Amino acid sequence: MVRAMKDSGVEWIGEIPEHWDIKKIKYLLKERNEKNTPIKTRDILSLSAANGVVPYGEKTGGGNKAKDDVSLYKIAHPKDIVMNSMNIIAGSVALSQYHGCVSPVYYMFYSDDKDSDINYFSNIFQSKEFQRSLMGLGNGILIKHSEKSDKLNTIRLRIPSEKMKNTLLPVPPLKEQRKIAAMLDEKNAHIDSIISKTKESIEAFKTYKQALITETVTKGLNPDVKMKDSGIEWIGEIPEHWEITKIKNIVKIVNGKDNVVKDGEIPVYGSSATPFGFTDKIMHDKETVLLGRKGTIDKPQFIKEPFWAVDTVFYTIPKRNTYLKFFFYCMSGFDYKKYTYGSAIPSMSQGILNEIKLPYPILKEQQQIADFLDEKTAHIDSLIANKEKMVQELEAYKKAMIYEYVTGKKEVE
DNA sequence: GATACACTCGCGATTACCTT
DNA sequence: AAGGTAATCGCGAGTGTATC
Repeated sequence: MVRAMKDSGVEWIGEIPEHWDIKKIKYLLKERNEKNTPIKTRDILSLSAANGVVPYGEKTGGGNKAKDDVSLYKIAHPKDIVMNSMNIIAGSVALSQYHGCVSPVYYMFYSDDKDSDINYFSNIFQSKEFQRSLMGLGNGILIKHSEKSDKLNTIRLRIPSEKMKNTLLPVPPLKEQRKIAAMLDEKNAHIDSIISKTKESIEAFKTYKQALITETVTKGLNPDVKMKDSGIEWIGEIPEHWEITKIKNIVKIVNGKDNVVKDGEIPVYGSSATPFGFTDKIMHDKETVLLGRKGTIDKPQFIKEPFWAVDTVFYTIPKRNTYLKFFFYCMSGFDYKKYTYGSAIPSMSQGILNEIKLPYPILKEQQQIADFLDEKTAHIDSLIANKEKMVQELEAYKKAMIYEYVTGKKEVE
């Protein structure tokens, strides 16, 4: 059945059901402008887009230090909608479950009207359409859009409380407000559980990928082959015809160098996954595996292009019977922590690396295993990418769903 | 009170640099 | 070549301050 709709006259709201109203916030909710003087509480609360209202001690990330003088703070109560007047456009608004003091730039709104259900209005504040509709109201203009998370970080933009109070919201009858809020609670919980399950499965795939690499470089591709003990714990049994040999027999390890000239077209690699600059000198022009010397040492990299390497990594030159990609997978497959040392920053040396023992099948078998792993890991990576995309879509869907229901485009069954 | 306007903090990860 | 530490960078994520 299609409901009769009417134009709300408000751009971000669009059409609403005929029996709904449009009202200013000030006729729906009250601003709680309660100062912390004399001091009523020293429990400071913090608000963030990701986590909502939490006790200051539990907040994550940076931010300024809280003031020493809490008498300048405002008070928030449980069931208050708390919003950061300078950051609400970026989603910094949430329903509080705590009593405590908050930054003076926050606004608290609460319901003392028997016709306004705070949970319903809280949902409106969560919808991206509402948040972005406030854009024109702010004083100050700098906006930073994050491509990655599609978030708007409002650098300096404060919405005066009067303008906030005059903002229009869609208003269903109380009974419907409650129905919508309850339904959204339930749906959100459901979607959240799907999201967290998906995230778990992403982790499982990553674990599986790692296990597959270790398994394949130590056991080979033929499950029927006769095995023998390698004498090395993490390697376990290996095929009978394989050898175990030290890294110094597999590759030659060379230190990178500092003093990088930063102009030119030769990529400079350190221990991060992407080159951090360019130079005009070539250190090595054949494919190599980069191994970490300091800091991040558990992320070997396979490089095919001519490069320059800084002094916190090693590069490697394969010996005659080495298929370098197989060596790369071997180095991706074991636990570096056992071998590292150093106080503040974990370190690795040529001496230690050279003595590490690895499985060493004949060249052709190394290549077969590497090819197999290339294909398998690419497949697993694409599965992981799909799941990550799915998580993003679910989060977007959540926001979109809130909008659909709080503006009555969809009706609660 | 209104208005204009950046700055702060944390922190990990890396690189730079110096000494042995 | 190795080891230690300082400096830097990026970046997320906060929060107000200065001035009229």
